Amino acid sequence: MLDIQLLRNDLQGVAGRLADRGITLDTAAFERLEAGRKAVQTQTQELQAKRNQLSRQVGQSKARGEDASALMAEVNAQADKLKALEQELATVQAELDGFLAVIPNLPHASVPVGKSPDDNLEIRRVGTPRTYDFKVKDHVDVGAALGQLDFDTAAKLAGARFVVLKKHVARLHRALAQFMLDVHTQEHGYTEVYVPYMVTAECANGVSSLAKFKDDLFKLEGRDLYLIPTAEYPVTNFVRGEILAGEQLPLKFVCHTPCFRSEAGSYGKDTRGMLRQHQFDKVELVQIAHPAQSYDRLEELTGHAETILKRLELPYRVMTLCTGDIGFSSAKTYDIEVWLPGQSAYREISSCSNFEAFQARRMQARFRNDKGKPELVHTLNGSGLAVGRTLVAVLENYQNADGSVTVPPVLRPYMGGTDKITA
RNA sequence: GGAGAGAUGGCCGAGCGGUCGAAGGCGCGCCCCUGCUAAGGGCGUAUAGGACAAAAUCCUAUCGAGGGUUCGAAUCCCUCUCUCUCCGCCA
Repeated sequence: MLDIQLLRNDLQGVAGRLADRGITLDTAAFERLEAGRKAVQTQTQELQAKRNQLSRQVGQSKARGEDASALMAEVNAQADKLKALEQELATVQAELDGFLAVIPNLPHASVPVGKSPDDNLEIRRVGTPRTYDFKVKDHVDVGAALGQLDFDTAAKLAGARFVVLKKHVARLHRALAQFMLDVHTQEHGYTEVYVPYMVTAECANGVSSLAKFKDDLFKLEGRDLYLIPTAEYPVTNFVRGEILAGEQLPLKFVCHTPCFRSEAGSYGKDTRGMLRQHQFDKVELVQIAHPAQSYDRLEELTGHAETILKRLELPYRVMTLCTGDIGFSSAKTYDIEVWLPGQSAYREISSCSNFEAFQARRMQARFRNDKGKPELVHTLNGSGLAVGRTLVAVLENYQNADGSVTVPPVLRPYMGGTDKITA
């Protein structure tokens, strides 16, 4: 959520920065709501003050044993008006909240202005895609040949966009998650956490906008709980409503969870294989940072995610998302894209974002600054990495002509020493 | 599932219809005293919002959440959430 003060003080400026995102801010609507709010609030508070004052007099009067009925009648005379005003104020506030709730974050000054993913900026490319002296398969065919990647059984169980992994491929999937967790906890200083896979609407609103993205989530029937689309939902909410000591920052958490996404609106997109599933595993990095340091933390966190790809020796590139492509809550996002020979393309495997105070304001997540005053923290997160897509990348990049898949050296300790997956 | 207890400020903890944004303590900050790593004293110390160009100031709201009763609610009533204790059940 944006700071309403910012809109009050510099509405045109905010509108301008949102325009870079392709969002048209209805400034007239805001001004109308604000004018209404101001008028109603002032009037309401005046009446409340009068009521409080008279009520105090009633108390004093009664304490002296006097008759207070005249005073009480005076309060009663305005009671209906006050009640109506209070309701009106609540309505206006709710409208303002609703207005604010669907406005995305403002992009950071360093974010390139653009309309679509085509305008994203490649900032570095690491590793060189292998050349193959045979016809490369995509992960679906690699897995099918091994008999260890089974979409048919998954469809029988739960329909489209699910997968069943078997044998070595299942273990490889587990190995990847273990490897990522170990690197981030042992080398990057993250605290491993295990969390609920369902969260309340309140948590969902803390990190995103339920009003806007409700359809992307799976909701539990008859309960106010949502399956998490990423560990960001539960983990970032650790600090909801908290006032942290300044010295505690930054908090760094790593969390391995399944992620559940309805993928509404992505019909026909990535229908083949396990690139876009209703359920996938992800190792998520979350940082709660001091505002002055959050952009350094973003570089650091992105580097942490990249480390995994470097160790796995998978070629990748890092993109700065343009203003038209960054997520709702984000002020700046780096996407890490891994090379998939089966598609001859780089595909997203991690998304690292600084949300500045946008989520913190929704969550009321604060710390005590140098002056001892509560100040909103900055929140960041990034995939480190999406386990399912990393599995895809390994299967495709490490495939051999005979249909086997070489196990990346760093994963062999997690695979009982196996260096090659065969049928 | 059954029975009971509770949720108050950074923390502990009083208050159970009026002068309570809330005693007291701890912690923290500033100052004073003290010839010494102890102790004592004074003052201050919630958050959000609004009025004002701004400061000072004033006002409003907030004692788990949401409703209600009342001239007036931290205090009474209802609903919900969470925590704890005991019994039952259970991976």
